[in-house]
Amino acid sequence: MDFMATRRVTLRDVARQAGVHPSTVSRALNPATREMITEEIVRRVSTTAEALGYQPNPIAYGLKTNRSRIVGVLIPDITNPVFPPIIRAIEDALGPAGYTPILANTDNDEGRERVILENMIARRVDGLIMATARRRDPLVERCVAEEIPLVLINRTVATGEVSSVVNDDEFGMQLAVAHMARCGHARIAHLAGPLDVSTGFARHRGFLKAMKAVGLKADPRLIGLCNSFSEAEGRRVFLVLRARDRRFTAVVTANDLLAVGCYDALAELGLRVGKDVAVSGFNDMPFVDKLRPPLTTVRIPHYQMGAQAARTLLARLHDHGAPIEHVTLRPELVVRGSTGPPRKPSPHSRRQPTSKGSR
Amino acid sequence: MDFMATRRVTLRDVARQAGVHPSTVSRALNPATREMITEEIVRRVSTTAEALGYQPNPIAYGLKTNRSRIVGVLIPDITNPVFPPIIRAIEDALGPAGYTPILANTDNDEGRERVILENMIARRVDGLIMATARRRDPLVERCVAEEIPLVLINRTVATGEVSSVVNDDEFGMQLAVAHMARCGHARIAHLAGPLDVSTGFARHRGFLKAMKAVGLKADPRLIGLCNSFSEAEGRRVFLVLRARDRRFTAVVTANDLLAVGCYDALAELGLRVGKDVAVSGFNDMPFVDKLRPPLTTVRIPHYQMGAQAARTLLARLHDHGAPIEHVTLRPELVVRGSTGPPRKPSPHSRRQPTSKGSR
DNA sequence: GGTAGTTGCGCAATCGATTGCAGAAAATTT
DNA sequence: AAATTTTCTGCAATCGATTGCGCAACTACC
Repeated sequence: MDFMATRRVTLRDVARQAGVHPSTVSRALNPATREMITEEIVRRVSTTAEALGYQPNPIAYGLKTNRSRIVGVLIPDITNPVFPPIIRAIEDALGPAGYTPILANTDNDEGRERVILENMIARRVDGLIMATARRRDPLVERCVAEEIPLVLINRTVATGEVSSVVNDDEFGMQLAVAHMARCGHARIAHLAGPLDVSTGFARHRGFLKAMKAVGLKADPRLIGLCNSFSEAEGRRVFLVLRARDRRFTAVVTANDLLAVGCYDALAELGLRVGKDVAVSGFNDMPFVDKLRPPLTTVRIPHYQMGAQAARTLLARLHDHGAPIEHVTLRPELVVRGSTGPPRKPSPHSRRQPTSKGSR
Repeated sequence: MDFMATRRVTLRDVARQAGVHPSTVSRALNPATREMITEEIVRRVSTTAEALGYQPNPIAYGLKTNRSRIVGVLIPDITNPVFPPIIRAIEDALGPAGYTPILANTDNDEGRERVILENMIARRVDGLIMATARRRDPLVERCVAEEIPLVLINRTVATGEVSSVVNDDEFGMQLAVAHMARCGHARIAHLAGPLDVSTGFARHRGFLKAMKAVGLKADPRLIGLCNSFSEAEGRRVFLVLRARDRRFTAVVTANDLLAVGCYDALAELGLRVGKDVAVSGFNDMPFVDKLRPPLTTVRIPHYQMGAQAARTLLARLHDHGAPIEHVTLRPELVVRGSTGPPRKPSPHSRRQPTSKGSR
């Protein structure tokens, strides 16, 4: 038990106490250089370091080595329940490896994103995990130019020049559309997410492909473009579609929050989710199973995504020449009440498509 | 447009280019020391710094000054939707003041919490915001001993030796209990949170006081203690109470997640929330308005809490001698469907209690 | 015009580590 | 035993800033 705000103990303190030179202490304490030092001295140094409660100063270490053991994590919207499990996974994987993740919330704002990124680069993060990428993203280019190890998660860029961990968005949409078709829906609407991010883009394309695959025509008038993945946009665009054409009986959305917005809109119109209009989401974020009716959605393996991204990044941190890696995770359909029971026995009931492995 | 990974420009580069000494550049660029330097030189230095794209190195700054411009934020459970708005608020307030918040998730695990805290202290955070405090908390003591500016948020410690921003938990419980009583409930159960954290403790005490205030007897057999603020615990303990005594018609919980657990339990028992048993929560976290029936709960001003905590911390960062500050925010009741309609016209309808300002 | 008082800038030490190089001691070879 | 190699530890520079101190140059006063 020490008392008073006594100055923290430094390398030189340990050196003085142990009767050796600071550089010897440094080498004795560093596993990579430990074998340069006589075992007996290593023991003596370790013991006194322990006794004095020596903690190396990461700032000084960072200044000298130009490495920080910090990994920046950029999240577009921390209030979106998709991200917490991903963040957890990243922390769980990075911590034991000696890296501290620092989290930032860009609020989907490119300016803010830029500021945060510059700040992180200035603080010499050793690597970055970004969940904020746009299909064409100057900030990603910036990191590539700076040669900062980078892994994209959930969203990726159009060019494949950087490692990424995403889920198979097209396949996910096939699952959702096929299910709607099996339930007897023929007029299926789509709430698309922003097309400048890969998730919105790929899910939209997936919707079109899937409709063709089940032999239905995708009516452009039944496709609504949302400007963000938010409840408010889901509500707004659903009402727009509904005003255009009241005859669709199902809506496949690109994201759970958009689906929740549809719930809102339907409630306002006095319609019942699942009976008047079937709704499906994407992500299976926490709590959508608690909605009434519970939301049918495409489940993506959140935690696994975060874990994989961390692993990919660590590989790159340990070996700066590690190759670029693209991992695609397979989502699954979770059928709940929002798509209701089958309307009529599906005439030629197709089987569920198998994963096409994407790209 | 520069190309190649050219070494970052340092203070000396600017000095050389501007034909002055590095120390002059340092002073010219630092607003606090700028007036020591001739205006013309300040201009010349600023211009060349701009031209070279000079960015000061925070690591070097930190090593010399022993300050990091970093604020650590400790969250017990990032997957709990209460926290995102708080985090947002903290970021919004700290960023413009030149501080970078770094977020960590302690998972309600004291060991993990300790490791993270030590890491942050080692990294020389300038201040801390903790949402993880227990009523007796050695880690808080540790920060006090280290003289690190600290603000507790949401939860506080039993002794008032550190700044805090919390809501008036007792008053919140009065609102909930009074509402239940007004709706005609007489046998009211309580799902209490962990008593080693101030929220669980104060809400439990608030429940007891409120029952007395409305003239009801708080039956100890109708009070269940949950080991964590989680859905699973809410479900478990509700079932325990129900097994003990099937006659209660309302349950006031210490937290929305516990309330959601009650929803689960009631569904399993084939009972209807709001009709068979009224349920109230605490926090008004995102999405509880989307439950069926929507949850009656006590709304706490999340964002405002985060903002206030950041302000309190900033005051302390700017003036290290700033006094300890305790801010208590006033919650409000949000009545939704889970408490159902009044059962019978309340005999002597009491008026809603007014805030007692707490402590 | 000499002395005292300002003002503005440079010098050099410092923060706490890491690391290339040199040299002493020990081990090995001849 | 001398020469050579190997092994270990110390010296000192370095990372990129900040800052107390000192010294010119300049202003002001008598």
